[in-house]
Amino acid sequence: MHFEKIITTIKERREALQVNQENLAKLSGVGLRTLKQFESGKGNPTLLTISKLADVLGLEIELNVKRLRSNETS
Amino acid sequence: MHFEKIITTIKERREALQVNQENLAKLSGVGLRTLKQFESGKGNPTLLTISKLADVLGLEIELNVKRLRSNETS
DNA sequence: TCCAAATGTGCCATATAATGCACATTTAGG
DNA sequence: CCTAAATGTGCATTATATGGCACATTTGGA
Repeated sequence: MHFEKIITTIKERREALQVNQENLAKLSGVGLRTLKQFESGKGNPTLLTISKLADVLGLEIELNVKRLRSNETS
Repeated sequence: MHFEKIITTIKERREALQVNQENLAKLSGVGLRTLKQFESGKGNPTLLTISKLADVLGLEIELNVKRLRSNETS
């Protein structure tokens, strides 16, 4: 799976807020095991899981039309 | 579940491209049943499912820091 | 109004996400 | 370098997402 960007965003945001996985798990209602799995790049989280994490971290999920970008690796 | 915005975005994008569910399913590799379930607001899709749909529809998934918005229902 | 195309739903099987627990490994400070 | 805190992983169970099929319902044109 290649969700690096999403994973990184969540991980960095969590660290920026100085919350460890254990607390983020509690605050978001997501299982600790699930969060660990997700942040370590394993697994394929559901939208609900991501949504719970995003809520607590003050992030919002967006789906936007991809614009043309002349220079970017695809 | 309250993923209305995401659902609507995908549905509208699909319609804008004049693709029916059956073809989007084939093009994206997502099961037709899964797509139907998703677009009709049932279920809790995985990131992979959304990702496959987004790819074909020319949409990108983003996770951004929520900004303060003085007037919006939370 | 009528019908074909498109979309939604019930049923079911299979795959896998979510989760807890214990333990391994890594990381950050001292 | 050492160690406690944080993070990652193996294992097992339960819940649920995926997906195929048939059929019901809705929708958009002619």
